[in-house]
Amino acid sequence: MSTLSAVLTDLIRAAATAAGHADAPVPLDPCVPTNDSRHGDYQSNFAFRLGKALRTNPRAVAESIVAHIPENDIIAKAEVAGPGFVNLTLADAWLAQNVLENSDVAAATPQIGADKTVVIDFSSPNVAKRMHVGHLRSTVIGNALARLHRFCGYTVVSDNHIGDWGTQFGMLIAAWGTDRNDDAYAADPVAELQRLYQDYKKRIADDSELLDIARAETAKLQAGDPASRALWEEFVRVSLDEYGRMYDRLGVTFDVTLGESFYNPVLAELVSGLLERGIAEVDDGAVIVRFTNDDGKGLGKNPLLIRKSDGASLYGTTDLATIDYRQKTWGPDRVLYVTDVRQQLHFRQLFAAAKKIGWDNDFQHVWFGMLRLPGGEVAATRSGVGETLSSVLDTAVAHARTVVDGKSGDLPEDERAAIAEAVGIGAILYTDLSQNPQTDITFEWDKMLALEGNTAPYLMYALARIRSIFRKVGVTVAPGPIQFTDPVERELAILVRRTPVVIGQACENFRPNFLAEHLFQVANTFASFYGQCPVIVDDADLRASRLALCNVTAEALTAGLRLLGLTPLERM
RNA sequence: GCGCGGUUAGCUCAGCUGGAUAGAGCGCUGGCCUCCGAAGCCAGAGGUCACAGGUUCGAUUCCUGUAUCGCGCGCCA
Repeated sequence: MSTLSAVLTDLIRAAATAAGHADAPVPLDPCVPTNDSRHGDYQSNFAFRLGKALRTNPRAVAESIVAHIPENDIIAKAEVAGPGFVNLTLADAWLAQNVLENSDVAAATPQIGADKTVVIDFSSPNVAKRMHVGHLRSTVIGNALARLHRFCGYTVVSDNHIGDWGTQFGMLIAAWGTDRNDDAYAADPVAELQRLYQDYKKRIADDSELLDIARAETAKLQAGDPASRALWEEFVRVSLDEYGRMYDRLGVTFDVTLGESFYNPVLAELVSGLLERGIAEVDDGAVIVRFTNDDGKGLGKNPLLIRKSDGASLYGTTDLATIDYRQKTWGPDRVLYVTDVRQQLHFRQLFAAAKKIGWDNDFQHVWFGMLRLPGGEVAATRSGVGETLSSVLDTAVAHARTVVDGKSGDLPEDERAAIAEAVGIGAILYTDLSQNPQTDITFEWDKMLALEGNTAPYLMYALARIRSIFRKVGVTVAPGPIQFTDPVERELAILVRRTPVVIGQACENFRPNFLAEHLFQVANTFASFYGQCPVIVDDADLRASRLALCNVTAEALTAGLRLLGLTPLERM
């Protein structure tokens, strides 16, 4: 379905043609929403561009455009303002009808990704370590992008590229044999694995013999020793179990979980092949892919390392093998990597290397800013800094629970628990998603736990109020044709109608916050509407109209919340 | 040194391909629950969009430079 902007832009194009401006060598400016209702609903700024190309006064051009707008029932008023703005006001009847016809957000969203496949690589925690707040951004943003792409028609492959291979497993296996606490492992396996690893690593500093033991264990594992292999599989399994519980709570799903180990068997061949083709070279005992500054700004001094001088592979090697596998398996048209800003150079190198090899694609490093703790430190397992993800979620849910109990103590216990889960976790997700991903963010409890203002519960609350109205009037009362009796009703209708456009923009720009911002506006405008336009009134036509407005608003909010990974609620 | 990014209200942040008087939340001041859910609404105070040039009819937005902060730059991921 066409957007309001597209419908109006078509009319302006027709008017410009009728006015004799058709051969002007300029692209048509699309009509855009006004930011002040006194200037109508939409405006065209085409006359400025056209006036310049024709060396004519833009105001005169604007007047000729307005004079030549074809007969239609869409535009109620078109007038020239200022130096050449064309302000357009939609006809109430047409707008009302159009909003009703497009109330199904999914059906109204342009399928820009039809026939296209996108692989989205996100979250990617390291096995045998607990997830902490630092994992939140990649997981939450990646999930929203996966949902947005799917909604826009893309075939999506969400891939959790876990860190399940590497020298840390030698240490872990060595420590497991001598230091493990079976009770602790039974209670919380991943926590115990993390403790074993961290303790062992500390002790290696004073005892080089431990390092040798770990190396020997790593070698055994890589040689395929059955006992080592079984342990490794166990570690991966318990880790994935725990991550799975986190993902369930966060509303995150993956189509595949193919970690680093999956690619391990092909790495040696990959490197030797690149050496043979002359794409890679030996340098200082290591194997690198060298670039010039033509391959990318500043890359001349930054080769990609794909084999260490001791023969071991690196994550650049694995990432190349991963690209190859994905191309052959899914043939994606676009590949998204959702990681933090610090990996920018790595991905520029990786993409440049892929291009040299002949695996070019629409690779996108969707980077996000640092998550800092209040002290300024970066959350990381290594430094032991930061809360575990699980405890952060629990704290948020517990806080939400006290609020739910206070405000809705009459609801059944299990429903209050479910509401608290949705509200508490939603608050955390929304805090992240409502911000530009590239902005650094400081972890602050007050911000994460907030349930008022521009927060997830605010959006959910607007929806719950609408549901409450429908419960009150009963399902037998059908929403009817929309009539506009108050400016806020028009404002709400136009805003809701823009939802599919915003979804497309959020998707194509990798910016979930565009959608979050829009949903806040919808909820905010609905709240004004709710305050000044009673829905359950005696006038049957008016009631049907307002119910219809409630209904399309609910459709938009529900779709939008789901796209962000939030849970729409009937009551809260 | 090179590369990337930031600098917008007291605080935390939006600002979509340049458009008319720069927005939101929190905090602050004042109002609104015998009326569909006050996790809400209405009103108000609060900004030299870091600075200097440039392009343009028009710049918070694009370009150049400066200041300042953050991140990254060969055997970790």
